[in-house]
Amino acid sequence: MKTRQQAPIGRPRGFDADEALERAMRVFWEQGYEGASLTDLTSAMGITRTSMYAAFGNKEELFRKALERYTEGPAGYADRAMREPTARQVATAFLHGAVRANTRPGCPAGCLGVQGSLAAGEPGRNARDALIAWRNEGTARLGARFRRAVDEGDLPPDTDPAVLARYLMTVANGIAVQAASGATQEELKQVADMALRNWPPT
Amino acid sequence: MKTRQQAPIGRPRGFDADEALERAMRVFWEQGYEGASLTDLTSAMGITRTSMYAAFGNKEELFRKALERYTEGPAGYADRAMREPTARQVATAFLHGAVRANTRPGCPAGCLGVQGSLAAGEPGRNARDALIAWRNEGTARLGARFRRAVDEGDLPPDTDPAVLARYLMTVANGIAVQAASGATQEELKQVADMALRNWPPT
DNA sequence: CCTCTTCAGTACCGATCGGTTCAGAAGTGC
DNA sequence: GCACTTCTGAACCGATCGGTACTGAAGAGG
Repeated sequence: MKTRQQAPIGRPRGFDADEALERAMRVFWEQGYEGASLTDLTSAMGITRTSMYAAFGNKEELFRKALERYTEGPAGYADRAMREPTARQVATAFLHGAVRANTRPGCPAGCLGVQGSLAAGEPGRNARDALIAWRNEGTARLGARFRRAVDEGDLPPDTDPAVLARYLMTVANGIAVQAASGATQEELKQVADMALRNWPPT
Repeated sequence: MKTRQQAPIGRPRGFDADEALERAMRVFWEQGYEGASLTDLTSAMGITRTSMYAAFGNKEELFRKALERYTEGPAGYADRAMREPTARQVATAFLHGAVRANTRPGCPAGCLGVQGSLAAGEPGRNARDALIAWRNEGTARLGARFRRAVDEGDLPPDTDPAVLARYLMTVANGIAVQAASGATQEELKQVADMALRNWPPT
């Protein structure tokens, strides 16, 4: 069999799909799912509606792909935090990463996973539900990480890892709202440090 | 001069404006400003578009009035918390009130002041900015309350009341996001209690 | 009863929504 | 060069958006 991994028959795409997705992600991040019209999106992506539909499916799928890109890009701090050696370091890296990602100059303030769609009308329900799942998955992964920390003796044995995870995610979500309200990086850094002050002793 | 405080010339209004506003508030709370169409709103209010425009102005003013009603109704816990005698009691009442208000059965989950409009397109900017101002005013009032507490010796003199206020508002905002994600009242109560654990000693 | 004012409902406004169709241009493999 | 495939752009789709104009009906004051 011929493994034609690089056989793009026909006219090749005239734009950088990665770059276009990055632009779309920004628009969703800034205006939310419902607030971002196809005109907003495609004009920011520099392509026409037809090209967008051919490359990404429809608005909903474009949003999903933008969210994936967001997860691995601006929200990549979460994955990195999870790999820190101790629970305390995980928590610190997670919150500090959230503060930085939510107040990065040149990027929209806040978190796509929060303000992308928190409440929505009927046509935006799927996007909203996708974000709910996204956030809850993050909480679950934090919980799993802290459960391991309890098992390893890195956290007191009477610690409830699920509560710890939800507490951390709650503060991160709050930081996202605060960033969207105009809070500065310094202000939120202080908030994060205060939230970490009552972390259980190792 | 004739003080005609009760002289409704012409045909009186055929619906209860208060009840209608309550219904509108619920729709905004559940679907957000952009996600709530005039059709959604008026059909929930039980009146026609014409009556709505005559009674409330337009969609934006209706939203503002719904927000006022929300402030004095479901979000009334904030004002009540501010009147607690000690800073610790203020903080406790504030967070516990937020948990209860964000997970009240029969009401939409979450907080109108957060999910009403966090990110929006051009036509929803005014509503979004109104909510930003609403949240920041809450933070400022918490800050003023804690500044008083420092003056009264109720908080250590080296305490920064603004940081304390922003910390509390951040946790409350996070609780709103978590409630919108499906977190239960019990789960959020645990989060609130954990957030209160590192409160400065009186 | 008559007049006046405001009500309520419908039909309608231009604009925009997300999504599609179609014609033609453009690049690739033979 | 030819056949084939896919891209691009614009025109267009029905539906819905927020907001109005207009027509009568209905209550209040004289």
